[in-house]
Amino acid sequence: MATSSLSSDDRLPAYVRLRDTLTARIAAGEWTPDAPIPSEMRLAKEYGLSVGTVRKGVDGLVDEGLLERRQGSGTYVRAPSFDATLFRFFQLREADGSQRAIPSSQLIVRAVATAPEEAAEALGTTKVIKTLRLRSLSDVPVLYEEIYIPADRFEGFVELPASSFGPLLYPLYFERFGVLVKHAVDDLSFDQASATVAQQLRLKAGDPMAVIRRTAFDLKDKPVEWRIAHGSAAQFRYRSEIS
Amino acid sequence: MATSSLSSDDRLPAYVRLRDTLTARIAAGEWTPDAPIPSEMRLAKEYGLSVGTVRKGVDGLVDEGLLERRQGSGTYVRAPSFDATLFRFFQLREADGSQRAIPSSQLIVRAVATAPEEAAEALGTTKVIKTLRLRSLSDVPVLYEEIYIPADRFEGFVELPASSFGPLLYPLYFERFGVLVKHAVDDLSFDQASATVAQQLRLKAGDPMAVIRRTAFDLKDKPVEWRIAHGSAAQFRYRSEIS
DNA sequence: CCTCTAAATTCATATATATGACTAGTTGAC
DNA sequence: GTCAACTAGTCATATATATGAATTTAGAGG
Repeated sequence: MATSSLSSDDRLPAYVRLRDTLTARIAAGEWTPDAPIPSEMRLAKEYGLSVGTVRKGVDGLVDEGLLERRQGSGTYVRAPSFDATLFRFFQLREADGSQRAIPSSQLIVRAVATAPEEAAEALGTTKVIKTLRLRSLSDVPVLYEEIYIPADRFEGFVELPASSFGPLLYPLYFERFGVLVKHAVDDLSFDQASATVAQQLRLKAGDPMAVIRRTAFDLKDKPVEWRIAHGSAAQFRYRSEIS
Repeated sequence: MATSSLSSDDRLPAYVRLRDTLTARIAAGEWTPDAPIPSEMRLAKEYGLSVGTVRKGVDGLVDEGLLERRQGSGTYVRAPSFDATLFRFFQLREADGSQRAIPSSQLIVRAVATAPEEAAEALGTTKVIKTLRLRSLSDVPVLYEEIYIPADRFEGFVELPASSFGPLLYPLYFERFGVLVKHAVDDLSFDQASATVAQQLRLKAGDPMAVIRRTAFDLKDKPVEWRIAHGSAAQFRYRSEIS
């Protein structure tokens, strides 16, 4: 192959431009997580760079968690896998033992809807699909979620058979709708349980709740999901490391 | 200078060993934040490495936040500065406007004490110095802290004049006691206000509180401080980014 | 068909070198 | 004395190359 050219502003360093170009190619779905992307040698030849420069560019995407190196094998697109991380805010231990419980999900409602104000603001549209979901640990409800996704990027979501839903949504977004969630922002606060939330989580209205508002973004930093999750404050536990 | 040798296991890559060696030299207080560490060229010669390898080693410490590069000038030890980050858990806005308030600190008690169970477990000793501190935004108390530090590493802490205390403790630890806090772990949970806490923060006993337990570690990963902080859950707000 | 071996491929580490960008200090003209 | 130009030092980017480690593939031999 003759040398392709790197996109974007040529005043930027080559490794930055390579990073942007590769991100775009990943976003376009050119490679799946199953097969490796071209080797460092190939990329170097394709773009007319040295392997060192290619390596530095790829390093950036590996640090971002977009790519994954396997020595001797190749470099692979990393499948999205952090949907479950809302549970990182809550104790996963059972009341009795120290064993970790397995999270499960139960869909309550899926429907085309008009986005509430916060969701509309985050997503930039009012035409959305609304999903209500209850997440449990060993059949004990822990987390109640309202999830909003833009209707135009998720056509057919409401009609999907329930069997296609696993415990994680983001892999589904990727496989069925080509939407890859690259990062998300969680906003945490405390509040009291509303009647609806209390009923779903088998608590009393007014009980202290941890509230997590999440906006998720795709590779182009466009918002693709907004959700609000409620969990009992008593079970809330979070660890944050700083340096 | 003749080539010095890198410490630690020589089966490890050179850049890792350089990282460890530099960390040890920083821990020993060989360089202050005011003056640059030796240039990449010098380090390369000193340890018999190429500049590329030195660069990769230094990169690691820059990523960890231990060093700071300044193009054209040099590479510097970064002064500790994240003490104030407990405030990242709380709204810094005033009730009325959007302006950010300036945090202030007020010491209530400093005394040699026996560590409570949790602190003793975290620090590995019961001989500690206990500090009670109230932190405010624009004279409104926001955070009540109990702080425990090992007595043997902080001799003379109790006798320090109040004027030597700024809003941040970690720079003081470093300047007066040679203790550099490299990272810390915050554990967040939720509870109700005790009588003591309520009084200090001008709340009612039983009011919902956010509780932050922090263990701070030095460069050798030894615990050097344990604290527990209480703040009103109503003001609690935290943002977490994931990717 | 299976197993072991050898070779090819790919990422990981390391060296040597060159040029550009930025900073800080020095020199020199005015 | 002031300010501009120059210069040496330092990090930033980039190339070219070599060797090692881990994995995969191909093939020989049973």
